[in-house]
Amino acid sequence: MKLQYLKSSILEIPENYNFHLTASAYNFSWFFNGKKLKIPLKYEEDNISIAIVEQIEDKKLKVDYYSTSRDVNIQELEDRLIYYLGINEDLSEFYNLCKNDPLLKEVPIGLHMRSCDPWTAFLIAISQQNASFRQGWYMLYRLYKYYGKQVLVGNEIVILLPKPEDLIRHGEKVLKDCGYGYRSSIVIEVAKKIIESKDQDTRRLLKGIKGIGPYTYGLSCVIAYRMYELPVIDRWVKGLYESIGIKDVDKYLKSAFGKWQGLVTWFLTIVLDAEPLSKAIERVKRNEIKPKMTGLTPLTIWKIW
DNA sequence: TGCCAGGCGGGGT
DNA sequence: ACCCCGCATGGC
Repeated sequence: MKLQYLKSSILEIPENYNFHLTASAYNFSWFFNGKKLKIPLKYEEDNISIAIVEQIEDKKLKVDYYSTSRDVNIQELEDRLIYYLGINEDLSEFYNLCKNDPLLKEVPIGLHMRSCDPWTAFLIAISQQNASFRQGWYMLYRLYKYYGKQVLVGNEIVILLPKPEDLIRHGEKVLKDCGYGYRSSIVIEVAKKIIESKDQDTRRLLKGIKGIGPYTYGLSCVIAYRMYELPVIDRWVKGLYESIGIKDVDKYLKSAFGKWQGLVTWFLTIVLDAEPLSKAIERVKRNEIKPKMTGLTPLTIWKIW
């Protein structure tokens, strides 16, 4: 399927917004090549819209909109792009709180979490269940690569995740092939619920599904809806703070970061390159709490995969 | 090889 | 409220 060029526009970015870092984080090579960011904005049956974004000046992004359809509401696409890139969110309060945190005090300024649609966010979240960063992202990589939908944007290929309908048609085996293991049936369950309740908020239907606990729910909502007030505490985050003498991690994050606590997990993986817990603890002991970006890390997935 | 890893739910105490 | 186990894979 080929998307047609629609139009270009210029987007102003604020002071303290780092486009390169923001585009780099947790991204695959078919979305980011170090310069151009290709970002899916709409993905329906026969209506796919994708923007190609590139920084052309200090505070200016050039955006090219592509779509399978001629009848497109550009304003809607632009609003979504701004939301996905986090261009209008003010993280200054969060960054100030980081200065007082022993693990996040050297967090890179100007990096924002990219948001995406709820289905993608859910797949990212469940891929991390009981798995290392590498294993989780390898599952997702295979899901894109082997069962995703390739589309042509200009003359470059972008891969989109299989939609709920696609996965149900293919069956659970497809997920097993990608390494999802026991998570496969949970994904299928969510896919079914999403199709059944088209109009319903994805957040609500995630709640009642067996296999989705506070971590998967919280991470999904942090990514898709920027609900930073939700705690996202796993063994990794817990272990890291415990290793520096903070006993009640839940309480600490709530009191130190309040409505920003959900972002802590995401940024922690950035500064520690998402290394497995024991290695991450060693790094903290050596006070190496800035991203190194050697090998496969959240900021380098696009270079490797 | 066997054991652990960004979870979770069920069953035990 | 807690503790413990199995769950399916991949990586070492």
